[in-house]
Amino acid sequence: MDILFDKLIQKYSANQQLSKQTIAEIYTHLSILSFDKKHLLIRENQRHDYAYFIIKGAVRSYYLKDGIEVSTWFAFENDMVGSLHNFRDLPSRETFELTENTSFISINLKSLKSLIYSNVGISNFISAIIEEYAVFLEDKIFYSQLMNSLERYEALLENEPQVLQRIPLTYIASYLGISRETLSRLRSK
Amino acid sequence: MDILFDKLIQKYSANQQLSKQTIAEIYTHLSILSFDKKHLLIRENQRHDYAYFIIKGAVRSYYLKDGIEVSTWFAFENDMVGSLHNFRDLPSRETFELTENTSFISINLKSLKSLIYSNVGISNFISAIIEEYAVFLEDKIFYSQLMNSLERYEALLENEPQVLQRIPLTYIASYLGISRETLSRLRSK
DNA sequence: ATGATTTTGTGACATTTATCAAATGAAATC
DNA sequence: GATTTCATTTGATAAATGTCACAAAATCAT
Repeated sequence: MDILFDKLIQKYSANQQLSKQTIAEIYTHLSILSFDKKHLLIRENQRHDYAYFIIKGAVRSYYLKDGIEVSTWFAFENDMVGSLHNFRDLPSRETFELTENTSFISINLKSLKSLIYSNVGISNFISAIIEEYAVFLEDKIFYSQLMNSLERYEALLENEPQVLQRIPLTYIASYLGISRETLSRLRSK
Repeated sequence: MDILFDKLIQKYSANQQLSKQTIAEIYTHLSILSFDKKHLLIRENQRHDYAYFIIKGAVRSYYLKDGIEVSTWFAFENDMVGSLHNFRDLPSRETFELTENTSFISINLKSLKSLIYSNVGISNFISAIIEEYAVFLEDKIFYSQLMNSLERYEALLENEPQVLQRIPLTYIASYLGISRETLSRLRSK
């Protein structure tokens, strides 16, 4: 269990040496759990006190637009999933659904967040998670403006090959912002 | 000067009470400066140690795509401008150009960043800035997927009327991801 | 295994938007 | 104030993608 937790701690404390006490403190807000494929981890329009770090499995996030699911991302092993809105104590804008049976480290946001004013290590730990997310969002915007659909598909193939292997094309098309038919036609080139 | 600095401090320490010492510490990394319209505050592909808080004026950010400027945002009074890449000690992906004569508070990122491991107030101060930026980016993606061009234009008109008053339509079209001609036609409805 | 469900692919046509060209309008410069 | 530069609008055409309909293929559940 400590080995699993360490992977998470390491990832978001690369720039600092956390004290043994702080690590122990963070541990008390973590636990391990798993759900089956199709389980809804976080639901659109609901408050939720946890974020999750994927040990094994896959998660898709989406929101509804005119009753249609619009996929926003796919997360796998060693990725963090959670809603920034939830972190800010607001209802999530997205639903997070498991596309495989998945096991997680759950992170109690509310209780961990209450410590960021007194523990500088925890403050920087949380900050690193948010910074990583900001970089992810910035890249997403940058590449979506810079590239056309074919280039975006090819970049996904290049940078995130497991998405192509583990996620249905219907969801990928939706993520790329094109129709299933258009993606199918792009692929047959 | 303290009044100007306070506006910045207040904005990003809403959730915590900073000590007098911490505020004084932050002050030593701030100064005031101004440049004329068309000045390039931060340049694409360059490292830069400062972020800026706009006291009076307007800034446009853009990057080059096949030699064409693609506008990414417009900032005004009490907005923060800066490059997350620069904060991470990488070359900026965007250029920041003044569209009006503008005065700023400059923030020395490198020296302030060196304190986030020892001063929890400063860590949370910086974290609040990044969190605000992540929310901004998430909204940008969300609304760009949810709405069509006309709706995005109308939302901009509704939520950021000063953009329409202070920024040329050419730049706005580019920001909305459509051609000048298309924006012109949307407007004539 | 087999029937049901889900996922993927293809054709015909409609819609949106880009692109190119040119005219008009507004602002900056001398 | 005349001239140059930049910004906006309008028209014609082309390209990209969406939508609808349906078929084929793959996957799932019993």
